[in-house]
Order: sequence, then C-alpha cells, then structure tokens
Amino acid sequence: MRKSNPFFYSFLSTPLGTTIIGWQNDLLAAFVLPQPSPEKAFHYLQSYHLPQHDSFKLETQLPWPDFSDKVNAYFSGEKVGFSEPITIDQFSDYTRQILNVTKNIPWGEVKTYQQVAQLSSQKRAYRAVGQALHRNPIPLIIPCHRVVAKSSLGGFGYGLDWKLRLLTLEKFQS
DNA sequence: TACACCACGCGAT
DNA sequence: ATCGCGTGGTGTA
Repeated sequence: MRKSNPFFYSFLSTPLGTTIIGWQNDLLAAFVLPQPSPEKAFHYLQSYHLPQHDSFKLETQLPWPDFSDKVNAYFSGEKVGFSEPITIDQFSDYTRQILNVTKNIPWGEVKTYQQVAQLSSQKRAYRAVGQALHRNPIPLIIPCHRVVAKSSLGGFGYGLDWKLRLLTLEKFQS
C-alpha cells in the first residue's frame, strides 16, 4: 500500500479576486491568478498539468509565512521578488529550462520570446518558448507575463488583458 | 513514425 | 496590414 500523495492548496483573497496557492512537499507548485469566485479559481487549478498527486487537500496555512503578504503587495504595485522554492518536475527538460530562464527575469523587465530562446539550448525555437510558457502552472512567481513578442504583447493563458494588467503594475504602458 | 498544433519572427506582397 | 514559410517541442494515434 503506497503512501497517499496529496496536492495541498489554499485560497487567498485579494482586492482583485480569489487566488489559489498550491504546493507539494513545501515546494510551490501552482498559483491561480485572481478570479471572481473560488470555484472559478479551482477550475483553473484543475486545468493545470500538476505534479503527481492522488487527491487535493485544502489547508488554511501556507508553508511560507510571508507569502500571502508578498502576493498582496505585488498586486498593490510594489516591487516584489519571489524566492520561494518551486517544483516543476512534471515537465520535460526543455519546458523546465524555459520556465527556469523565465523565473530569472526581474520585476519591471521584459524579454522577447526570441531572447528567451537564445538563453536556452534551442536558440531558434521561439515558438516552442511560447508553448512552454502557456503551460506555466505558477504565473507571477514564474513571471511569464514578462515575455513578450518583438512587436506586440504576444499571448497569455489568462487573456491578454491580464498580461497587460500585470505589466502595467510593473510600470509598463500600452 | 506521422501528423497537427502553437503565447514567434521575418521577408515579401 | 496581411501572407507564407522556417522553425522546434509536444500531444495524439
């Protein structure tokens, strides 16, 4: 009989809506951008490709004491960097590589899909970069909104309005 | 294998 | 503005 392997999550309400923070073994594994209802937020969580788990377990306390304050600070426009340990082991080498490169883009800076590709092992695979970022289960903490196309915003899983909102929080315009 | 799909970039209309 | 093509990772069968 194998040990149960739950996926832990917690709701966090912000002025912009309800977010979900998800983790396993004290490693950050998922983040859901603010939604109008907890149900919608949970729906997003379920749509993610998450690490192996056999159940969901709702917790009231996060493994990182100041994380929720940092999230709220971010949404109120403060310059916040996230350093909590994450897990993205469920993805291929390539996807992990792209997510790791993206994780290192600081608050207030952007890179193009092409620039991210050039920092990876496949210098010309800028389309694959977009595909990898589309699977990002930890937006904000892995700041995929800071990767834009050379002459437009590019795309965003939550809709371009969200991408623009996040970039605007970080002082970008249009 | 073989396809189709894609959050791109570039050059030619 | 729009089109067509190169490009490469991934999912599906």
